[in-house]
Amino acid sequence: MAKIRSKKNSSKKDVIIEKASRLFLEKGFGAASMRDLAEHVGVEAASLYNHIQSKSEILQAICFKVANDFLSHLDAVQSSPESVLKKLERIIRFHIRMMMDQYEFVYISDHEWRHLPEPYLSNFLNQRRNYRRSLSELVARGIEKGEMKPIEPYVAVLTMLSAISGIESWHRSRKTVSPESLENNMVKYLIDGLKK
Amino acid sequence: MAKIRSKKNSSKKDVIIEKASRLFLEKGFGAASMRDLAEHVGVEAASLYNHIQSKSEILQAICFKVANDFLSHLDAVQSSPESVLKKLERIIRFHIRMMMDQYEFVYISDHEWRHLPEPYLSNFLNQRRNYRRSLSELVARGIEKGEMKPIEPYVAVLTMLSAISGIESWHRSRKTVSPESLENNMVKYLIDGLKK
DNA sequence: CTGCGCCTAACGAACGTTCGTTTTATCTTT
DNA sequence: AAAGATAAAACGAACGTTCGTTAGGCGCAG
Repeated sequence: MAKIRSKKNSSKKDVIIEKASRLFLEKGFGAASMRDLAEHVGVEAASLYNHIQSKSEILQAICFKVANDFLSHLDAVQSSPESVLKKLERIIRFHIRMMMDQYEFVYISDHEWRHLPEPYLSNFLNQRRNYRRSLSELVARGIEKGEMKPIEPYVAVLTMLSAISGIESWHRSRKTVSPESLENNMVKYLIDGLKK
Repeated sequence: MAKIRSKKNSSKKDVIIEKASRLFLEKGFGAASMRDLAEHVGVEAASLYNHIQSKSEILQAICFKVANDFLSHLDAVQSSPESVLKKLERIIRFHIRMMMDQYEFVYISDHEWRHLPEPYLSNFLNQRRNYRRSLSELVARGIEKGEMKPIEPYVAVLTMLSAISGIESWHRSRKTVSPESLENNMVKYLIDGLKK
């Protein structure tokens, strides 16, 4: 038998993190035990510690990977020459697609970050605050330039981001609405609601 | 004379539930211990059990109180003769005000319901599903009557409710925006985005 | 032969809860 | 008003379980 590097270039640590994300999603970080996780990985609990340092390291990996993805995308969008509204739509669609494609990771980052130990917790919250501030400034610029009707930028950003994060309950539902319809309808609601 | 309950007309059980709500909010249901709670109440952990039956009974009380408040309000609104848009606005404003006035309770009901034991869990989810279905039907009727532009009702409802529940992160922030401004801007965003 | 990855076993800590008992408050009877 | 009875609420200690994590050893690949 060969090494269980299971598939191609994914290390066992990656496998652990991926299985953990499913588990954290179902039970929450606090209620998911390492023995639970080990069973899903196909190994005893103690053996996990050959690949990770602690339970919270898994949470850190998930939270900061997601935060990084969003920050990188924002950077890319910001340095493009589109209109503010177009930028916002791209950002919203990216958030929605992340919610589709990386559901577990995004959900955990959204809902379990409290369990991060310091100093990671403060770090995470800083990144989050900066991200939202950047979005708020983007909205404010759109209003100045007359592309959008006046609205408190902070409230607009809060509304957009919260609406998107609510897609988690679509995931848990019987999905009578297709992903494409969900994306397009939500974008219409959130973007058209800003247009002048 | 009637039994003199501690100060005012709130029983000790109510005090426990209120303190618990603050604790569950800060640490999450799972991470909040009965010893923690007891300390906040000013008593030993064992003494709590003279007033409550279990930790999860507290969670049940909170979740079903909130669910009941929303259901009652919906009933009241539904049997009024206003336009659909006006009904929706009233519902949204009620949700926002609940998020302001009963923040801890609403947040816990929103985020910690997974920890409900059966059969309460199924019960809670049923009520939730029915509530959202009623809202969806309301939106659908508004579209039929030409009050609103066409949109997938389920998505509209999901967007509204999720946006509102995101007010929790306003609560945790430095509150550079006043509650009134938050309410009016969010209502404008969510309601004007539906108008034809 | 080296060393990594897995195992079993065990650690101390914390959990929710129960127990038997004592303190405190209220009601009843003188 | 005093004295005794009853109920409510507090206590410290302990229960059994589960938690995250560590220690030490065995086996198999390079």
